[in-house]
Amino acid sequence: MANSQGTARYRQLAAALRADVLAGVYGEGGRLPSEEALAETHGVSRGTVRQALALLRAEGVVTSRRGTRRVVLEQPRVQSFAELSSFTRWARSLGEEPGGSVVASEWRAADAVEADRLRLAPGARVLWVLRLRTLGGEPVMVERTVYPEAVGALVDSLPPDTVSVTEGLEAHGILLADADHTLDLAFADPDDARLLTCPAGTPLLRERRRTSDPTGLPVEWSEDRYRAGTVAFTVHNSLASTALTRMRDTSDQEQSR
Amino acid sequence: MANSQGTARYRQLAAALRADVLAGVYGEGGRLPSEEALAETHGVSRGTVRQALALLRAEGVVTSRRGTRRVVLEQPRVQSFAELSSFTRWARSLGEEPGGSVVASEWRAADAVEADRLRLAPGARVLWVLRLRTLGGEPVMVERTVYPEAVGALVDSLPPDTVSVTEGLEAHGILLADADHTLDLAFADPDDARLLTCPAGTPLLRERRRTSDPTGLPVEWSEDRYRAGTVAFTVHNSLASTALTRMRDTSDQEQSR
DNA sequence: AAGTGGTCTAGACCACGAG
DNA sequence: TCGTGGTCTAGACCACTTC
Repeated sequence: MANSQGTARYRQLAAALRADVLAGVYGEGGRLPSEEALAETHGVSRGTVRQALALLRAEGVVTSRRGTRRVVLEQPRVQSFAELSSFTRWARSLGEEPGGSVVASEWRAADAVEADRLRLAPGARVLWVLRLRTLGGEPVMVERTVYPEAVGALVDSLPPDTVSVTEGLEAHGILLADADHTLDLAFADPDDARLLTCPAGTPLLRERRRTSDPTGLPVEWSEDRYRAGTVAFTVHNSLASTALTRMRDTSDQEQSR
Repeated sequence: MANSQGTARYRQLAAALRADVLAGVYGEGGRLPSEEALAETHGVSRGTVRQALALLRAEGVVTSRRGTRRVVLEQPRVQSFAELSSFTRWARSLGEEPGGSVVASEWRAADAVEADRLRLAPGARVLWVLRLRTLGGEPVMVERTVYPEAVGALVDSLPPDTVSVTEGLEAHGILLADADHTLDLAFADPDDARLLTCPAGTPLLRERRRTSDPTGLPVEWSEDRYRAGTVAFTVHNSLASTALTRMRDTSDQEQSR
């Protein structure tokens, strides 16, 4: 039987189990009931239980090994994809007050890197936006985002004081489904320095991100630069599911922008 | 029917499909055959096909949407967990020549942070090791690793010129299954500066990592500092599987070591 | 309306861990 | 040896996309 509306059974179950784990019902290092038992308790088949547990496994909430009950891992800080893709939602989930303002915005031709990342022809019309992001009033990040023409038109039509662009896009039916992030170091250029109120040349944590919609079509390509000490990125990976990659840096250093 | 020995059918299938995709059989943006068709072609059930496709989905190789065939995403650079957990294997997979040497090593009492990360009592005996890692002879990373007593004993018994500690541990039956990584910025202390031949205070990309065995028992806690421009970390995440987390930096800055 | 992926079930056998 | 998770099957219905 499938679900009638929004949330699948296995997601509900995963949420329930996650809550139990976080509430310490099994204790750190404790053992979950067997799949069989969970199936019985929750009135679903073992297959559905396994789907739920696979989620928790990927999140690093529990282990899994043949022959042994699943063990509770360290309390994880799990964030939803939505919170990851949106600075605003992330900040809110932390209880911080997000702020943001558009510093500059212009239509222009995509350079080689941008065209490649957005899967457009070189020279295609794109909207480039420079934003300053704040947390509790403090400037923490400079964001340079490029949108393909269709998306850019929507972004351009949003009120200039829109805090969450993501939510603005969603309201127009543009959903985000996939993101690739690359993390490394960069140094503050004059714009960064001015906006973040730090000397030029200050080292910053750089996140370059390409986000796509459910079709696989790129929706944005962004380079975000965080002041040191304001954020850290964490990744969980396991034999079962690998999402992190470490790569040799062949960076098209600064000159590309 | 289960498999008789090592590799599950769905993993073989995933590997085959991944190879096809990378070989450009479907073309970027192309569409995969339907699950039904794949099941038929490969002589397995739809369930098995779906397991294989779930792997590729998590890797960011293909999309998936109800109602439409799966679409090939950008060529991904997928790394195995083994390559992520071992500097040596990572380097080899890139065709680079990894090097490494133990600079210092000592048994000592775990400080608060170390005990917490390794899930030990404060003051427990741990082995602390300082290593310099090189790539093609160039120093690229300084690694400070702490091992719980049992693991440390093994590490201590390895020949001092052992290039891959991970492989040494595996030879003794210690397997790695899970890792949590935290990425942010740090600044070179005098040791870093000397080893990496850069001025003290140079910004470095810092990776703090806790690796666990299949039981969930922490095996190592490490702080690695990379010279800027030598590596970048990439993460893929999606609505389906989220592994990346962005968190507020509450760093126990430098003084903890 | 037809095709496709998403969800769910019920049952089977296997491989591994622990007693 | 027994309990547990890992793998696989066969079939069902649903929700969404596309025509």
